[in-house]
Amino acid sequence: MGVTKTQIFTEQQNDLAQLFKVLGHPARVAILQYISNQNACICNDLVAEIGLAQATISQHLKELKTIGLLKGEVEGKSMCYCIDIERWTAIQKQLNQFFNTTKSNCC
Amino acid sequence: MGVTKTQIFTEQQNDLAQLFKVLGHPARVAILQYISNQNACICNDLVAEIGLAQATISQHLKELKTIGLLKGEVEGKSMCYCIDIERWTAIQKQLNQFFNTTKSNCC
DNA sequence: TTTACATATCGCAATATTACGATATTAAAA
DNA sequence: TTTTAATATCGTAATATTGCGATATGTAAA
Repeated sequence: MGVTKTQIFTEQQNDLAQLFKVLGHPARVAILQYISNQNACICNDLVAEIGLAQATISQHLKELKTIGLLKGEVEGKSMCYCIDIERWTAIQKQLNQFFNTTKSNCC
Repeated sequence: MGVTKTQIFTEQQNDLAQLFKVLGHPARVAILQYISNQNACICNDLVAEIGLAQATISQHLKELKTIGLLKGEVEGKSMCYCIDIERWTAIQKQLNQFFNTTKSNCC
């Protein structure tokens, strides 16, 4: 036990849940907001801004990369993590489709 | 360690992450879709439809209730779980606001 | 009231996640 | 080339989540 039974759900359900899951941590929400609002994306700045260790931030960045939300580019000694706008919009669309097709009810 | 450091994030960030987190499991996505598409909401039907034990479904339903997405009504011997449409729409709005205010970028 | 059924809760085992120090890796600067 | 700085990865500890059997609770029927 303790394992999510992925195989009993549809690919669409698993995909959707995966997107929600990655967004389901305040540090990752904060990272996205910081990158967006400050128009800055240097990993080190995130470490300074958010009160988590460098290793932890790096781990969260990696998760955001797995769903394609962030792409990292080498910027001299640093890394610049930027939001992939196309992917961002696509995910928003996917989530909205879920919300729109799942709102009828029984009572 | 292993504890999310809630206190270093804003209430808005924690709230948002909490919503995403609850939606971040395929069983809960499936439950919402089933309730919506079948226009049925009897707990026992969900157990039969989704391949998880009754105790497990009950637990997932509880989590969906914590964010107010579902409300349960007694229906004879059974329980009818329905989507709270107002809350549903409010959550969709909240997520969209996050997406819309977090899409500018640096590079 | 007894019985039967539906759902919730408890307790536990397996696994996943979060966080961080230590250390590797990489790239610019000295 | 050595040093310095930034980031990634590894290993590990603490905690959270998932899932389920067993059992409690509640409700309707017999």
